[in-house]
Amino acid sequence: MASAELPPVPRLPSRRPAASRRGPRERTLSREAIATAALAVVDAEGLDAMTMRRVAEELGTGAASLYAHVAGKEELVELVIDRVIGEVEIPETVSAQQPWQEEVKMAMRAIRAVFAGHRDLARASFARIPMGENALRGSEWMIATMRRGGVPDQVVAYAVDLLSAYVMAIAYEDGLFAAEHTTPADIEAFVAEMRGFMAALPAERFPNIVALAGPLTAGTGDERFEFGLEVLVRGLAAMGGADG
Amino acid sequence: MASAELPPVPRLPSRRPAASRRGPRERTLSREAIATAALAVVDAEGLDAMTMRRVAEELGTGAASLYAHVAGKEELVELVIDRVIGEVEIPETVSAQQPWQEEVKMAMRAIRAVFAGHRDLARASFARIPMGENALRGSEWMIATMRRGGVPDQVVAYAVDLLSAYVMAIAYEDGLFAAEHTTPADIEAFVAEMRGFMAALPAERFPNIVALAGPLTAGTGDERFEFGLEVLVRGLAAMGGADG
DNA sequence: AATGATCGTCGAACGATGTTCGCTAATGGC
DNA sequence: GCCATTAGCGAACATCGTTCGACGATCATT
Repeated sequence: MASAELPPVPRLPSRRPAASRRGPRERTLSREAIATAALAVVDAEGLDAMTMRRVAEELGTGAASLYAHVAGKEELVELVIDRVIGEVEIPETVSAQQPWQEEVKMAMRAIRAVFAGHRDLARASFARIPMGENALRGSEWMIATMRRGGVPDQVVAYAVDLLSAYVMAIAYEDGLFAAEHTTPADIEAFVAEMRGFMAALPAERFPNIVALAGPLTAGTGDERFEFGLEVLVRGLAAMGGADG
Repeated sequence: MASAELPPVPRLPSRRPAASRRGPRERTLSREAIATAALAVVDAEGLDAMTMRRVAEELGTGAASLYAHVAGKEELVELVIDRVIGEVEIPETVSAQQPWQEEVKMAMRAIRAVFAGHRDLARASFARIPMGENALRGSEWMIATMRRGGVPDQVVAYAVDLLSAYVMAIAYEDGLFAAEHTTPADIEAFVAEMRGFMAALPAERFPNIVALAGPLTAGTGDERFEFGLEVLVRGLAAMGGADG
C-alpha cells in the first residue's frame, strides 16, 4: 500500500486460527483482572518484575492491550496498592475493649503483616497519599479510635500521617531487606557482618558506635518495629497538652 | 563519527608526572568530578534527570566513560548521597548546653534542611543503610548525645534507626511534594483541594474524616515535622524504664 | 439478514534508560 | 624511541513505558 513493494513481515492469517485458542472472543481483560495479574507477578517475582509486558504476558496478551483499561503503570500500581490495603482487616465498629494505644498498635501490626505478604510492594506505596476506598476506611477507623481515647483533634490529625508514614517506612525496609536476605542463616550472617564492621571501627574516632556495636545490631525486625510503635504511642499520649 | 579529524575537545595536559606506581592517568574525569557533576544535575533538574548520559554530558563526554571510575549508577548515587550527608554540620564535640532532646531535634532539623536543598535526592537515600564516613560521624554524635543524656543503651541503639528513618522519610516526602508543588499559591490550592475532598466525603460512612477535614489538612510541612520530632523525643524519653 | 460503526485487541515501533563491547590514542616504563 | 597498558568514547544491546494504526468482533440500525 505504501511505497515499499516488499512488506518486511508478511502476514500469516493462518498462523492463528480462531478455533485454536478460544473460539469466541472472550472478554478476559478488565481492570480487575489486570490488577489481579499484576499482584500475582509482584507476589511471585517482586515489584521490579511488575512490568507492563510481564503483566500482559500473565494474561496471555501484549502490553498495549492493558492501556485500554489502565491509564498507565502509575494507575496500575495504585490499583494494586489499594487492593492490598483492602486486605487489612479493619473492625467494623470501634470497640472500647482496650485503650486506644493497644488498638492502634494492633492495626499497625496488621498493616505491616499484610505488606510483608506482598514482597517489596510497600516500596511503591510509600510516600503516596492513600486516598482509595480502603485507605479511607482505615483512616476513618484510626481517627475514630484515637478520638474515642480522648486524643485532641489536631494531635489525631497529625498522628494519622505520622503513624502511616512509620508503618509504611518499616514495610518499605522490610521489603528491601527480605529481597536480599531470605534465609535465617543469611540474616544472621548479615547482622554479624554489620556488628563486626562497627566493632572494628577506630575506637578513638567512633567510641560510642564501637561500644554499642552489640545493641546497635540487636533485635529482630519485629522487635525494632515494636519499639518504634511504643515510642510513637507514648509520645502521642504525651501530646495531650496545649502544644503540638 | 564526523569527517573532520580535529579533536572536538582539547585535552588538558597532565599535571602529575609521578605516582606511587604505574599511576592511573590523571584526566579530567575522576570519582570526585563525576559526583560533583551528578549532584549538579540533581540540583538543577531533579533526581530523575540524573541519568548516566546526562551526568556524562555535564562533563562533556559520553556515558561509557563514567564506568571507568564508577561501578554503576548505584555506586554513583551512593557517592552523591554521602557527599550531601557531609554537608550536615555536626558539632565536633558533644556539648552539655542543652538537654539531649533539644540537641537531637536540632540535628534532625539540620539533616532535613540539607536534603531540602537538593531537590528530591532523599528519595534515593531512603531505606539505604548509611555507612559512609560522614554518616558514621553523624551517628556517633547522636549516640554520644543521647548517652550523655542518660538514655539506656538499647534505647539509644534503636532510637538511631528510628530517628534517621523518620527524618529521611520526611525528606523523601518533602522532595516529592516540592517536585509537583512549587509556588505557595500552588501549595495552598492543593491543600484546599484535599480539604474539600475530605469534607465532601459521605458523612455517614466517614464521619470522623469529614469532621476533621480542617485539622487533617492544617499545618505546614515544618509544623508537621516538628510535631513528629516532639512525639519521638517524648516517646523516647518515656522509654527509660525496663521494657523496650 | 445485511451493514456500518464502534471499540477492544495487539504487533510493531519509538524514545529513553543502564550497561557492555571494542576500537582509539595517549602515556609512562623500558 | 618503542610498546604494552589503559582511560576515553561511540555504537550497540537489552529493557522499559508508551503510542500508533490496522484488524476484527460485536451490536444497533436498517
